[in-house]
Amino acid sequence: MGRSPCCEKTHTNKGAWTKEEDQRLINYIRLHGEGCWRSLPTSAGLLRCGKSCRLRWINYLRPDLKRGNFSEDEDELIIKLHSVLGNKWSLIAARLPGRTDNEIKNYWNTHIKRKLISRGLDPQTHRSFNSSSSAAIPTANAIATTSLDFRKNASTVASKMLPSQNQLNRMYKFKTESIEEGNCSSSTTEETQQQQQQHYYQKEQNKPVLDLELSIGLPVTRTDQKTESNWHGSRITKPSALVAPRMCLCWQLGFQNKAGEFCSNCRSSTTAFYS
DNA sequence: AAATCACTCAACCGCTATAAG
DNA sequence: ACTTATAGCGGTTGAGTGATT
Repeated sequence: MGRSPCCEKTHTNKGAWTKEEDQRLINYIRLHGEGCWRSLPTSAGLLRCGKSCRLRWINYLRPDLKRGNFSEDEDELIIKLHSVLGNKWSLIAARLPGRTDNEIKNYWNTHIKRKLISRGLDPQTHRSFNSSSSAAIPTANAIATTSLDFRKNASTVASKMLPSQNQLNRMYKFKTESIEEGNCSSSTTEETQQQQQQHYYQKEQNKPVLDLELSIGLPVTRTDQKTESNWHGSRITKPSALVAPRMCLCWQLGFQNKAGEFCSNCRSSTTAFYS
């Protein structure tokens, strides 16, 4: 058997909290501190489940909550953090003292989304709607502004979490080199061109941008042209093609040898290879 | 003044990772 | 080792409220 349940689900209140319930919760946490939400409702004399108590405290009753309208600075910071972190509201809230993840999430959905749309930006990707595809290329100005403001605010507010200038440079360098060497085989030619164009703009501006689009691909090599017979005997020249090496899907842990070859598991006859 | 619409936000729901039994 | 509950998170809902017709 596992744990015993935290509360009698059938005897719990739902819906809006009353002032009395709030006061009970506040009093209890003042005396005993946060945590152990499982036993809190019974101990505090509340007919609520622990989950509900936790939410009420975190989102509404905590004394360090700021409440009130969001400032313009907070708006911009949320937008920038969202462009880096996506819908990770708890991580964003951690960078905004006095604000809760729920509050920020609500504010995003009711205000900021609209704000970005009115700026012609897609709230999810933070890229311009004017671009033709989902892998739209932001304007050079937008890149410059975003990256400048981003680092300016990030260095003061989110310095503990966000990458340093050196890290940004390293990431930027790695990504650009990878694309220039044709190492990314998962993108289509068009996407690759767009990525290259985007990085070109960034290079031109000399203001690297944190790109969190990750792709996994195998290094590809180009085959030689081949001349062979087709089905009715005519000689045809097959153009060169991009080919990825066979991929090892070994799921066991092992060590490569000094030459960097596959682990012993992979060399065994039972290993599956896919190309 | 009443009806309808639009908006806000607290609270709930469902999921995943982890802890406890 | 397994089962079950908890903690925490993001998504969604719906009651309350103000604006508009």
